[in-house]
Amino acid sequence: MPRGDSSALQIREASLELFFRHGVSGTSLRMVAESLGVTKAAIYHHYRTKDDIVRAVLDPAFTTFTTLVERVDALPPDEQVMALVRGLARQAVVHRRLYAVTLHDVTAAELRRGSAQEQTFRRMRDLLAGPASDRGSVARSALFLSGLMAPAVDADLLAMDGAELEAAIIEAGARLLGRD
Amino acid sequence: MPRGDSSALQIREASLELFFRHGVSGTSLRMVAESLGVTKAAIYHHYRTKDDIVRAVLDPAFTTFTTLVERVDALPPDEQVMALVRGLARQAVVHRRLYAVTLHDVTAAELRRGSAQEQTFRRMRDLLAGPASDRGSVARSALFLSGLMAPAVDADLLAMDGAELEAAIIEAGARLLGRD
DNA sequence: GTCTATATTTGGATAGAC
DNA sequence: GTCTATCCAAATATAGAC
Repeated sequence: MPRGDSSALQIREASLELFFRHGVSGTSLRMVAESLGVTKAAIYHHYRTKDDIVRAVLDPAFTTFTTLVERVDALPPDEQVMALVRGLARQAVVHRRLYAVTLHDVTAAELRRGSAQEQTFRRMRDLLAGPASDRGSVARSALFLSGLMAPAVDADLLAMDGAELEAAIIEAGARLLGRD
Repeated sequence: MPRGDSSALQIREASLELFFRHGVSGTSLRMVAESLGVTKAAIYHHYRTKDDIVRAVLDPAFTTFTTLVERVDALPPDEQVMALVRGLARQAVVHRRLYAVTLHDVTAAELRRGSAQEQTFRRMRDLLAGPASDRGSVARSALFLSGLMAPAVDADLLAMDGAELEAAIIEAGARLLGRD
């Protein structure tokens, strides 16, 4: 990473990579600065606090989820489950690391707690569980949502072709959540 | 937690609770000490470093996984997938927090990297994928493994009756990984 | 086995020069 | 927009008394 080029975008990209590898609270601003070849003070010129960076990194993911849920909510009930599965599969594959940190990191979860985003995650699980929502389908929906971090966690999936992986996740969703 | 009773076991229990809620690197020894009503120095009497505590907390989980894999490896091939699913479902339900931290926390993953435990996790995934091991079944296996942290992540699953949740996870495994 | 006190390092954050 | 230098708080860890 060439010095003199640490724009806000580069800071977010470097941060996401480190958040993914070491966790949000395991990542210091010194680590971010060093990975960009600048000093901490340079970072602080672009963001006021570490928390601002965390929010800026995670925000696009939250927006994506909210948009997805709104779009799926507008569909006929019998299309909702698989539309959401397809949308989530796409996100989990295209933005593997962002998705993993958003879903998975404890600090991200704390940030989410009590916010509108928490409602969005809850709504996703309920949409996946369908109108019946017996405890079995709620459990399978939650398992599917947690399972979506697999593309970021498993080394072989991380290396797998995007389209193929996306198709595999969609099939997994159909098996787990499809009509009995 | 009464003071004067912070044995090594109590330190591990308090640490696990905090690791689960705040992540390993989000948990300080001060937090552990305060939750036990003692000082940091008392903790250091029982463990030499924070890393020692982390290892001591996670070790039982690793042992359980290793034992489970050895047991499943000795079974006839056509029984292996569902035996492993049942074993994992049991662990995921009974030791929700320990399981979640072990599988899920980035610091735990770093600790695992390059160790024998990494091989055990790999072996679990391969056993679940079965002998064919096309990329689709590898993806579904990885998704199931990641999905097993759902009981620790989802509030409703966290509250669900153990036996019922275990049965739901086993059914999810059968749907995802069962013979086509 | 736990305490008080302290050493040392790291992390978040700011001031002011260039 | 980046630097050096610095502040302050918190974290890991140790020493020595009780």
